[in-house]
Amino acid sequence: MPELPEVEIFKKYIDETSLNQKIINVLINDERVLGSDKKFFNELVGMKFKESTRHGKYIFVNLNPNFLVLHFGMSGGLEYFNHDDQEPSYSKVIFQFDNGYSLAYTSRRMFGRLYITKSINSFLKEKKLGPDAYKMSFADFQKSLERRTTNAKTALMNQSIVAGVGNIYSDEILFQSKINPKMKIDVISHDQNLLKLLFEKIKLVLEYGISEQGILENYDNDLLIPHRKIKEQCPVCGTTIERYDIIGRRGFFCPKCQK
DNA sequence: AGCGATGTTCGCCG
DNA sequence: TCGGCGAACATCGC
Repeated sequence: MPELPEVEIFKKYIDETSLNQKIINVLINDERVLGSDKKFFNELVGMKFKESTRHGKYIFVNLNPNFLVLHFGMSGGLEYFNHDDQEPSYSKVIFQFDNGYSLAYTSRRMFGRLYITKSINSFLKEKKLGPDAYKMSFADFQKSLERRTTNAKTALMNQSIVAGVGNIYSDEILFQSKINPKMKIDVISHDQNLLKLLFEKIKLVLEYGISEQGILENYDNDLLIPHRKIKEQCPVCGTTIERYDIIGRRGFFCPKCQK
């Protein structure tokens, strides 16, 4: 499921449901989602989720001294449920708390992973993650684009450049910025005004996504997102939305608005 | 029945 | 060494 807005909602979900309760058991239904040694997960018994932070599409849960890292791939999610209720489908790992509730990490397609790490910074370095797209400063963004020459769409989706933006939101950001997805990022980064515009649209689009709980179906009709399919019309100018393929993904744009 | 999907990683090339 | 790019990975719903 998740790009940055959805992951931010997951973070809030953890904060609202799972903090400060003693873990009495860690059920591992499928070891394939473990990105760190299984023993580290078993060691979590007796500990508590202290707080959480999000960087890009990753959530770090402080367990003092270590951190549980959650990543959701394309089909991961979280579900807090009562022990008496049925286990959510596709539950891969379940954290059972002493209050009678559990937090399930679910994943349908096995692209997500859970890790244990000693330090957030070393984890970010290891995964080569760039600055968080929602929290970064303009200077961070500018620095991140140094020496980059790929097209705008690929740059936005590259987690080493900016962490958190994926296929859907990159389409929307480029649409709002009126930038053609194939435009070279170095051309953009050498144009201060255009770069500033792109930066602002990244923030606005992500902020909107978070405010709408990342529920794409609810998104305003004057955005591109509801029209990301063939035979749709641009909500701004009425031109037929075009589809294109780039690094193995499918993007949409308005050929008139995004020259 | 086959295609496509909100993601990351790896290996090759220049 | 670094950046760009394409393929691979796994599974299921439409």
